[in-house]
Amino acid sequence: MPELPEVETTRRGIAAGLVGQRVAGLAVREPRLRWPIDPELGRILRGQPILGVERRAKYLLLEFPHGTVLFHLGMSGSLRLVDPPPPAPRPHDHVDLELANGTCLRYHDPRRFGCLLWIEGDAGAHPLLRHLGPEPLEAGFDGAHLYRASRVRRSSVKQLIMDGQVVVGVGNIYASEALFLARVDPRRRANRVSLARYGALADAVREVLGLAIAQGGTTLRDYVNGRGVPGYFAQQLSVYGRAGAPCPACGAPIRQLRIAQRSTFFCAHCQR
DNA sequence: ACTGGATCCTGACTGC
DNA sequence: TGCAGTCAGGATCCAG
Repeated sequence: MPELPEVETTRRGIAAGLVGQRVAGLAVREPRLRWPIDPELGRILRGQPILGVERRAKYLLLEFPHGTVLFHLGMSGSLRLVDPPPPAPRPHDHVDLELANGTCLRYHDPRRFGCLLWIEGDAGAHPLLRHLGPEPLEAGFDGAHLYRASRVRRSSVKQLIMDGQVVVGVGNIYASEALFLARVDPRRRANRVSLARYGALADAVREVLGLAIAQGGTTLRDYVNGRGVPGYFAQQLSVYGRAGAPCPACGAPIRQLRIAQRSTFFCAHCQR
């Protein structure tokens, strides 16, 4: 699934084609996502102009005069712009947001862990967005912030940086990658990492996310950006998915284990 | 208040 | 080839 770089790549791919356009209709072929799609959504959006396409954490936000459409891509979702005439929908193409100029925004999600919600009024006050931590690529996220958040934590440092209330957008791939870059053992208890090492970790999170965005995201199986093009960051992953392969820094075999049910990859020699 | 675990769902892959 | 079992990029909810 899309982590922050994939969502941001999607946003950049679709924004120019959406902003300023009016909604002509909404075709919902499968409303059963994480939460059911509001049956009134088509009526609510019809004729309304899209004012902006923003991202908060892994949520994509389509801004309208009176509210916001919130997309989450879950584990297997993707959004792409389709030029007219739209080709016949493939399996799992659950929703088309049709624009007045004939283009449509097509939502595809085999596992249906994603969602499509209408938020009336101020989106920032919505329960899904209200308690989110800082954006990792913006001011407000640094080593001091991680250090403060970690003092009361007994769980692992990997779980800390994947907690959306601490910092948003760091998913399972980039958590392993950032910990490798910062040479921090993912199993280490969060409250036993020093301020200096949290500084290195915050830098590593920013670096790995920034690089991944520049590469168009990571495509493992099915991620494509807003124009149907895969990302290229997978070629630069240092540890994720590379169990048994040599560590790019020291050559020791990369180890894999599970932390909180999620596969975790690291070099036991480099990371302490 | 934290933490770990189960859970939603489909598809790809592995091993017998 | 078929089938069962495992695993997957997320994050909410619930029990302890």
